Amino acid sequence: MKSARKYSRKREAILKTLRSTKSHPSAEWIYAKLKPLFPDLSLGTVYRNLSLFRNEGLVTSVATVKGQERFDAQVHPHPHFICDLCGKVMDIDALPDSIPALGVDDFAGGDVEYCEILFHGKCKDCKQ
Amino acid sequence: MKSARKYSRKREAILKTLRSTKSHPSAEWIYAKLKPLFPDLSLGTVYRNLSLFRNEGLVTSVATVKGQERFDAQVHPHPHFICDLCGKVMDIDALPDSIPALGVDDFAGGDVEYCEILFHGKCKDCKQ
DNA sequence: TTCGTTGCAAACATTTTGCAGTTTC
DNA sequence: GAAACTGCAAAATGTTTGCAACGAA
Repeated sequence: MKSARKYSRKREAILKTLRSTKSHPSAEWIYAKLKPLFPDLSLGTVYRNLSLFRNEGLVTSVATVKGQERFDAQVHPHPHFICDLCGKVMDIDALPDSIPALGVDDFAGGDVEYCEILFHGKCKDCKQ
Repeated sequence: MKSARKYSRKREAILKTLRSTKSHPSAEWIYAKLKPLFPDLSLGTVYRNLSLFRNEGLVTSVATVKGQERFDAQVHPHPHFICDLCGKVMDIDALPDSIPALGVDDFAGGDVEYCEILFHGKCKDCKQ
């Protein structure tokens, strides 16, 4: 019994916004970005659609930074750098993504589905 | 102006509890574990002390799983396995921890302080 | 006696949800 | 017209904080 998906202008805009940024934004950020274009947009709709995208695999959650979940439309696993001071999240492309396959595809009898690699530190700006 | 630390039986118990488990517990879990021993323990105290330990480097946060922060008294960075179904967090000891040093010690002009490696999947029990 | 620590409850912040009205098909 | 989608506000959840009482030095 899957429910039929219907088109929605706002849903499309939410996905498009997420796809057009490299900032790995929070729901709030997407909301703020779209609010001027859709004055009647509500934060609940952003959450609802993000969670919908996640279930469909269109979006992943990179990490929870300072209490906020951060999303990425780039679902192919790849490492990130997180600045623990300002909360910035950046892609690291340089690293071979063979690391996830690093010999671990099952662990203690469980299945490994993907591997998250998060480098933590201070970004350039926060170093002063 | 650092404040003089005073001994506290509850604080000691919180750290001891965290050190004596491999479950990478949440604040709530520690609270539940200690409540029978300290009937007047309050959840706020657990949070206050955990945050204190974190600032002192006695404790790290492994990840946020299902909205709850998960702590570890083993502060030496090491990879973890997270079951996305039941939320179990397990140590992976088998992996060489030279991986964190994997050529990334600065990134885009920022300093990398440590690297978090999280394998996600379904644990043995959740596979059915 | 001083000042760090705690319980308690209120405050907070983020995310989820129920419902009535709206939009898509 | 039926069913999905949304705004709104309330609720739920996890965490933090203010304050008066308590406990360690």
